[in-house]
Amino acid sequence: MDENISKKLPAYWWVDTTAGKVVLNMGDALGFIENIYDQFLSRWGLSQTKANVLLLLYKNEALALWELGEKLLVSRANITGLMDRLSKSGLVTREINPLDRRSLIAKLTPKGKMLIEEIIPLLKDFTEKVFSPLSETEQEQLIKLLQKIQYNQK
Amino acid sequence: MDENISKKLPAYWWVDTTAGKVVLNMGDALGFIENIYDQFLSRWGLSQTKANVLLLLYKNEALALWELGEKLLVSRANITGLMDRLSKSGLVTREINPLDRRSLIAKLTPKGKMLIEEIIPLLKDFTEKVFSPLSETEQEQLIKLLQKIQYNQK
DNA sequence: GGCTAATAGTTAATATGTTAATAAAAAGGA
DNA sequence: TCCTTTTTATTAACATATTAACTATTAGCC
Repeated sequence: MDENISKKLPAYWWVDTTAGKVVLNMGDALGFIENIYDQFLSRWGLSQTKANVLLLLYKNEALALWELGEKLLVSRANITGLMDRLSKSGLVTREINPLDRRSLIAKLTPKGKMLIEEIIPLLKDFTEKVFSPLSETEQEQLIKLLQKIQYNQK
Repeated sequence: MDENISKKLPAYWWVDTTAGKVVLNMGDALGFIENIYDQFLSRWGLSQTKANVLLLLYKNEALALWELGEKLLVSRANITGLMDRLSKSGLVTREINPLDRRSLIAKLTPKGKMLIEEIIPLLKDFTEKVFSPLSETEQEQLIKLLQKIQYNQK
């Protein structure tokens, strides 16, 4: 193992405990996976967050900006800029909500819908390929371990 | 499982394949772990990257900025700003390298050294606690699965 | 109905990241 | 030695994120 460290999690590579090694490997694996997804999505000039917005709007048709922020776990302020950039690319629109004039409704444009419909099957295949080094059983094992960390915190 | 999606990886929650569930859970678990580390480090006003810089300089004493960038896997341009902010806090210095006047040498200040020496044992304990929901065997299993994804890509 | 609270979105300031262009210095080949 | 190429750091322009302050609107209580 070389001395590169993940920018994602604190550098624990000099710690000789197993937990230290887990942090190191999680950061590493995550960085790796994020990179290859970024690379995949860059074909269409999309970031992960932009792709997630398109995916959410494809499933939900119309979402208030605050709902979008809640589902994406990002701040309302960030949604503003994200929607600015996505509408500059002609992929989404913001419409006034007649039922509540405080809120704006985000929707895909036809161009945005066509784009995400093109991407979805490729993204699905890509995901299968990324995790193909693990058998079905191992994938389920991984899910269980990840959930155990998250849901058994004291 | 609710409909929140990770901002880290493409939203695959409507996909019924196991690989789709793995992406979802990895993004989720990563987001969770990053959050609790960010929260932990915020006590000292540090981000993960800032903490990593201090940790690297604590181990290596002196590193050229380009070496720092290489080990952190971030661009040189980013190192410039990071060092600007860290030296404004009085935690690091940049010295001219007399052997190669193109490069600058980063070092911890006494204040930076004291800070990271204070943090290291707490970070170690914190890491043990974060992964304590998993047994030693499970932690090793997780490492193996994560590495398998990364190193068996076709 | 009218005052106060809360909610939704934007803006401003900042942190963290990128790539591309630039300046300065070093390396290397003729 | 001189010229070209490479390397190092910075700057500029941008994308993505945050919190805090602000505006507009709605909700809730009397």
